Amino acid sequence: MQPRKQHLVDTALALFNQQGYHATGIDLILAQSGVSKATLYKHFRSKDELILAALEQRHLHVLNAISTKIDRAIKAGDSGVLAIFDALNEWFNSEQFLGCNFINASAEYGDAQHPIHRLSAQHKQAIIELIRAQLPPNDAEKADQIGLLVDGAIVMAHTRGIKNAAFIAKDMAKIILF
Amino acid sequence: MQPRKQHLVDTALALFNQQGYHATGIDLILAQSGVSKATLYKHFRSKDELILAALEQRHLHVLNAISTKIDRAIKAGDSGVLAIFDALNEWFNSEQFLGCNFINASAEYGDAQHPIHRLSAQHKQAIIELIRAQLPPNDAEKADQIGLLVDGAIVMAHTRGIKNAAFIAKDMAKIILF
DNA sequence: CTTGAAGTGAACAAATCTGTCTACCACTAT
DNA sequence: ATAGTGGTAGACAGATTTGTTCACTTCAAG
Repeated sequence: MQPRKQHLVDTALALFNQQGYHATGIDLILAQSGVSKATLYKHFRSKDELILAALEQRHLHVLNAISTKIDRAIKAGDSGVLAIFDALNEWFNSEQFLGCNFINASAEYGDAQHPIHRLSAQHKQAIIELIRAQLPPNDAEKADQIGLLVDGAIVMAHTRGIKNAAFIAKDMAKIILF
Repeated sequence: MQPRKQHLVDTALALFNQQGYHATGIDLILAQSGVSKATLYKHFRSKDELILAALEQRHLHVLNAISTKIDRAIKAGDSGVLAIFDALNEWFNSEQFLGCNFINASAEYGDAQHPIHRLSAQHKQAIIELIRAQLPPNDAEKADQIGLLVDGAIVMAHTRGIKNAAFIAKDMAKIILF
């Protein structure tokens, strides 16, 4: 990806997370990134495509980060699934925590057929698969349970600002898993 | 509340839920409700105030509905807390399920200081209190756990369209409670 | 009968939104 | 050298946004 295009996506992603998708105008993204409008529309056909590109990038980044955490935990002899909640905890207590891009996106694009909503659903599904891969085959149905705990923790942390939401979820995960 | 004002709030609430808050223009609310713009601004100082009024109404309605379900369950000798998940299940499988107004609102108004975000937080907190009132005093801290399961189920049902999300949450609630 | 409250309809302002287009610049590989 | 690529600056269009204002109507209560 060309550096200007990359910078555009990075800036857009940050602004979408801070202010929401509809509330973030294209002019603000351009001003903040220092990219010209013509360049934007050379790389993307519309604002929606920019949103999709930003979310796809975020999707890959999150999946990568979680995979790394899981691998590290397993090498240390710990539970890969529980490591996810430690990662959540770090996220919730970082300065940049403003909720999950995908939950927020499917809130704004409520129509299940909308490409942005569908991408959000795919992201959540991909995380479920990551969890499932950590479970013994006869516990596969627990993946949805763990995924539900993850999303519940995210909402709790975001809407009410409960910083230790990840540990509340983790406690329940332990009961479910063992 | 005057009937026209009431009708305005009802229409607005439905549209906000369907299309989101920023995406729903005031002109659409007016056209769909048949109310004139001057009337809107006689009753509300701004669109944000209309949003707040709609959410406050929804807040009271939801609390009332949950309380009723809990009372009915208790009279039948069942768990009041578990009855919440049955109510969720009905909601998820109704035609009008488009996610939780308050989760969606705090997604669009991400700033924790924004009145709309704060109202959403208050709503979620009020539900936690309702749950807490159903728990024995030494289990009070389980209210946040149950609340997390509720929100997790809502997200699961909305973003991925998992219709039985309420029962997945209910299964975990049973383990937590007993 | 008249006053006041509630509502209508429409025009209007002012800002903001996405998207298009033109003319131009800088660099790099052939 | 020259063609192609990627980028800039900025004007512009056209639609849409929230919010204001004015003249008029309807109707019930004192």
